[in-house]
Amino acid sequence: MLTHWSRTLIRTARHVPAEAEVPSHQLMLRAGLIRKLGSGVYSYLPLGLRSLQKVSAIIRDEMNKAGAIEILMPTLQPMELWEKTGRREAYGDNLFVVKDRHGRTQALGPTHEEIVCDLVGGYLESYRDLPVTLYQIQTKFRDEYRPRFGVLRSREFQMKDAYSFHMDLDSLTETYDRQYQAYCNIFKRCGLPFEIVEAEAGPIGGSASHEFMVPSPTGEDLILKSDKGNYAANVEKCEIAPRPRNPEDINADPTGKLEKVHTPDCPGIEDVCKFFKKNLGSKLKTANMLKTLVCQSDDGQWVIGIVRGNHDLNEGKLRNASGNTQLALADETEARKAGFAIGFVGPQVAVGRDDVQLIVDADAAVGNFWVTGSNEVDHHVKHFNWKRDVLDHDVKVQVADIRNAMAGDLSPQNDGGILEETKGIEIGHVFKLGDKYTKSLNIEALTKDNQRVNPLMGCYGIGVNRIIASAIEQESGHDEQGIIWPKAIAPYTILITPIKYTGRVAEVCDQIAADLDALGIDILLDDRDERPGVKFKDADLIGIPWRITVGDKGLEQGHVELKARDGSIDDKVALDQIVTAITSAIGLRA
RNA sequence: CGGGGCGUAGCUCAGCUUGGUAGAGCACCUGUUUUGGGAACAGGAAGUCGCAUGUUCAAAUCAUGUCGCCCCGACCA
Repeated sequence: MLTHWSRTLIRTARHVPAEAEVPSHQLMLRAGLIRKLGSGVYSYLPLGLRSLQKVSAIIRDEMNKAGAIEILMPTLQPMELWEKTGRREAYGDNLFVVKDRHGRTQALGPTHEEIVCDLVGGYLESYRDLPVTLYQIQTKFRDEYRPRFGVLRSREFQMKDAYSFHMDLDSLTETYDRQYQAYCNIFKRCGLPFEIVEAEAGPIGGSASHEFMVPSPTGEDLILKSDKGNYAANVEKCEIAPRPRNPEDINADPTGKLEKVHTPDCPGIEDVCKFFKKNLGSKLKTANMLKTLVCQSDDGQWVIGIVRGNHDLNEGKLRNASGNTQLALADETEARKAGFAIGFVGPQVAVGRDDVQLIVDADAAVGNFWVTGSNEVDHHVKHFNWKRDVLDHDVKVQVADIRNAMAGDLSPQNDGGILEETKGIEIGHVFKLGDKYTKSLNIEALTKDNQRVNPLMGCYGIGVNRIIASAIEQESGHDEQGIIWPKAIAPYTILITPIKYTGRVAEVCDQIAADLDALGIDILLDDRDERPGVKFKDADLIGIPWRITVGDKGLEQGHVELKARDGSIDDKVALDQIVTAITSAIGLRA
């Protein structure tokens, strides 16, 4: 396809709205790929849309090869389905909710497990109908708490989601593996470096799950990798090798008399340490504090997680350890009402109350010099001791792994590997869901021996716009001048830049464009009446992989110039050789 | 949801403290000269100063409210 620059909508900009913080967001705005309409809501302009379409085409190709069937499901979804699966609650405020004129509540779909179950359930009769894998590429909605980084975290976005149905686990595993492989193919074809990590299934629910991540400092996911190269996981999921621990440690003797310290306006771990240093001249380390976090399950049960001051609570781990299916940090006001001096809570708060469950991380359940909250505003205690201050008061303490893994921890492979931290952008996620949805929505199929069973499900998502943003975000995806597109997903493959689009130069440009067009190559021809410098700057900014420059000087000597945006080619090419040069650069058979 | 900041031309921002003619750069239009890495000159078009109410002879400017946008925020930095 041939597009004339002057006839399409490409508006480049030197300045960027101040709100764009990360390279991909800035460049997508500057190069005229997107335009913001509202918080986390973007229009796609021609260049951006063409990239999206190229990515979508790759996804479709690989999905079809993997045996998935394309459909299109509604965005507007009846709320009853979400209530049946319990996900209205689980998704919480992230679910976009709208009311129709009759006052009925509907959801704008952030994902389609409920809908695809309803769809498949309507037709599914027996094991002969399975397995089946359905997919769609469609706009999804999430009422993000904080939309950010342009298209990386937006409220409206394109997603490829696929769902598979199976009679047994072997079949599910087979499809899961096929999708997993298809994902590898897709991201590779899109020119993205990616890593695969073990993941927590999140509000989708289910068992096995992997995330596909593009390593990037902009990423909002923290990944831990073993330095032995045999384990990688999202911090939400990452386990830690059993920490050497003597169960007697929690019964260790006190380090001193329990002493109350006045710590005005110091609700934070760091605040307390600074206060100790400044006002008491003692070098209190965060590792010597106990962090006491008040959580509440959906049925109102108080669960208190305790980790060391330099560790972070992992809510998922705490939820599992507590035996709840839902658990979140407690609402501050409610917690205060229930007698928790938020900011100054310590484990002793459980003494004398039978409505709290105390769960302590292995690293915190030891004898040590501890400073922790005194359960009284503006006060902490030092020389806290588990035995004297908690256990001897008949309080039950459960010890578990409830903290986030961090760099330096031992790999759960237990082979001496040390975990390292990196950040990543999540571009794909595959799950084995099991029968969570088919059960709650009562989807059944008959087995060979005439038994009714709930089929097993898998689900497989890809963030289409995130692929584009992370392609630009990656190190080789941009430089000072602008975008450097991976070949396969660039809006155009070739940019033809005439120094001046008139006379013989224009004729040559048109001829080259026609020749390449005939080969099925997509071309952008910069026919604008602009100075050469402007065209070159814009060319670098929008990052088309190959640029053919045609000018009078070159033509006098019978050549044009071929330049690759990534710097790999910068040649003068004889006019009659340019088509061959291009096809060989692209890897096409001429 | 809490805290902070910002809404003035398509974009970046000044003007607001101390109320009195609406400003600059980039972009845009016309003309002339230019033309191989974001040209120069001359002229021009473009803003109900987010919206509402109030104070005032007079409001972009002060007050209140409201909407939008951005950043930060949970014993997390």
